[in-house]
Amino acid sequence: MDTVLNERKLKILRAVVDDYITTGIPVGSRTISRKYLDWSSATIRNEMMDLEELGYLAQPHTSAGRIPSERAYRLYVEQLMNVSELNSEEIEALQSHVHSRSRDLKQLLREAAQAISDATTYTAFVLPPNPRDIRINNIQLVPVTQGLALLVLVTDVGIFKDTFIRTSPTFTQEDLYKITTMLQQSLVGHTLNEVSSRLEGQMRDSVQGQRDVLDAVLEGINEQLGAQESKEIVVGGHANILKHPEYADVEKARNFFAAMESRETLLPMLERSRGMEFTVTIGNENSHEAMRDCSVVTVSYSIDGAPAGSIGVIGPTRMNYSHVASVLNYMQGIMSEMMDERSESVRKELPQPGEINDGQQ
Amino acid sequence: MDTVLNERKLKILRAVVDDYITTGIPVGSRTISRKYLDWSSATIRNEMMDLEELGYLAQPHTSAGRIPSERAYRLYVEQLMNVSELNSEEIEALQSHVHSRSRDLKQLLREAAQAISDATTYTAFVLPPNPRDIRINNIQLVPVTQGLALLVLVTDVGIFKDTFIRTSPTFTQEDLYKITTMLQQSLVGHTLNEVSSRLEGQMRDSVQGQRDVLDAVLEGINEQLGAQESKEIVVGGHANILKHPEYADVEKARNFFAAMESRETLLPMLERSRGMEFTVTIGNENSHEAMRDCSVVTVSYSIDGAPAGSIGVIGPTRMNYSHVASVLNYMQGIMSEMMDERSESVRKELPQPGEINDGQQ
DNA sequence: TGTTAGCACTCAAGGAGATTGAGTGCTAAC
DNA sequence: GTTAGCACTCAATCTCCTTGAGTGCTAACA
Repeated sequence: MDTVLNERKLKILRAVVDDYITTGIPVGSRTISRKYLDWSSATIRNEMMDLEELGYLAQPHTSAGRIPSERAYRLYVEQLMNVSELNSEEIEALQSHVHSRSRDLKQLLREAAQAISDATTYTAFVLPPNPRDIRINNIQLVPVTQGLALLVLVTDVGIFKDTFIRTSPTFTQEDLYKITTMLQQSLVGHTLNEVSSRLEGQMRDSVQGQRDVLDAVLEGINEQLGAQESKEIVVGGHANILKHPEYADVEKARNFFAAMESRETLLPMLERSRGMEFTVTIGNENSHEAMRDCSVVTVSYSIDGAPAGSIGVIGPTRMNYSHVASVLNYMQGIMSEMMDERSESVRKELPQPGEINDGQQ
Repeated sequence: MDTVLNERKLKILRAVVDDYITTGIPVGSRTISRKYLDWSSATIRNEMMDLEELGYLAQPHTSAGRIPSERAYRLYVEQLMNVSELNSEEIEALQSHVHSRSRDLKQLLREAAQAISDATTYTAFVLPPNPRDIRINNIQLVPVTQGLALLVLVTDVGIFKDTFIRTSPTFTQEDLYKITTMLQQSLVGHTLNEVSSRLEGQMRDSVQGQRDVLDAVLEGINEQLGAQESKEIVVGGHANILKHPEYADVEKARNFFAAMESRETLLPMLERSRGMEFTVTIGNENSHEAMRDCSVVTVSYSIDGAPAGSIGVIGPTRMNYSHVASVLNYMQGIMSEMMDERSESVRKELPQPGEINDGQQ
């Protein structure tokens, strides 16, 4: 049924979508005839009737022009739209937003979100690197007091050191170093996700005191993962969405904002973008009720070549998909670059596995 | 000039403000006569003319009722309004929002903001405890590697441990413990704000190697302070503001959101609330252009009896000041309580100054 | 002298009716 | 197969009118 569309129908459909995306008002046959294609309005009218029958176009009322259906948008995104390069002004605007190559990851993500939003006029979001996919560069138990140690975890994206671990009071520093070595050998180079399975073997072979500590380490890491995961989708440019007539109705705008404000609606919506190079979710394809007339476009960025998190925008289904795709594509490059830089600098600043025990013993 | 208002004028003014706050439409003399006061509409009309002349009331157009001026609001807030207690439903609603007495400070503040916003229907914000006023419970340099130490700072509100400090490679653990002891003696019980001045004396008396370390410690703490300070005003309930007719105009709503989104406009606006028990800023009293027709109400909460951060709402000048004040008052209690609990649990879980060196030496 | 009733006037809001114009479907001619 | 022509539809816009809440002023009242 998809292939039923002949060349002319495709051209007309593209014209309709293009025009509707830019103007926001239903487009009639004469408009297409004048502005886009050289057939007469009557011819185009006939084709549009067919397209309506096929479910690609719809009429708000009898004497109005036609608007694309979600089906049409999907076809448009997959076959019809031409993703153009950004011009130099746009590139400059993007770059200028993201100047602070700061060490504050949050700040960096916030700037990125704002940049994307301003460039697209839709609301933008950034998913920070998925903690489960983060690679461990170094892990170490640092003695703080008798019976208390700090777990220091060095990764590509930063250092986690929020977990204190209680040990038996009889535990010596020697014992801690032993466990540190054990942890390093077993975990360095692996992702946080693999920690559980990799530590299990260790735990079976170790004596009671050690096992308690490993247990605590495992628990600490898992707690970290949980805390990191649920929070901190960074959203930027709420205000921009109000530029579009779709949200001229305050009630609609309010629903949109309310939905955007709760992580519980946001997370599942962005879940499918995890690990995907490029996704477009149109209207009813969205899981959440309040987002049924929104579309979400995402692109993933990488750290050291491996997919990490994603960036995207959310806006009305009548969204400038091609421009959004261009912006996200470009931004993906910037993000990956910046994350690589960060990971590089984190790595330089902190002790490497080899370095650690030399110093202490 | 203020005392020129006789009893009746005050009563009328209060009635006008009360009515305008609830209905949002200009209020006429007959309305006051019917709903509030037993003088005839003509009498009230005369008084209202006087009030207009005195700058307390204004007319949008000749044949409309009158609306309060900012001057009227100020008088209302300071003398006329009666702050009532919350009823049990409202209290329950507030309490139910803030259930997670979680260890995640951010999450806690977010819930508080949402609770306040939902209770008031305005946008709420929470200023986290001012880092400068936070008291140091413990401070310690933990050796990580030869030439590398971690600065661990235990405070009422949490543990800061984001600063690595490079030492000379010849530095021994002994040396570190010495400095730790020195730091503890000099800083424990004092606020972060006092660190610079208190360390200065120490630095003059110490030898080169030590001085470098103290320098690094100082720098690390200041960096922390800066990072903490600028970020993390928690805002909640953006959507709620759209319930008010003031923001039926999308352009206005957009300006509001844009302003709310940038920390640069938010911070100076809330700056004057620092350390103040209760503040009301009405309309043009606001520094920021985009907030000229907004009012801000703040109340501060405490940790262990000392003022820490503040909570507040921001909404149209036609704001239900008395209800907002009640909600904030009540919430202040909850917040302080929760922060005390947190500080208590942080204290229990972590090593006390006395405990530290015993273990290590 | 302070309060009130009465009256003429103003003006935004809202509704009825007419006009406009973009768009359609159908038919017949090219 | 394509196009011109035509009658028809309907949201949007404009104009005109009515309505009603409100005002300021004046004169009468207690």
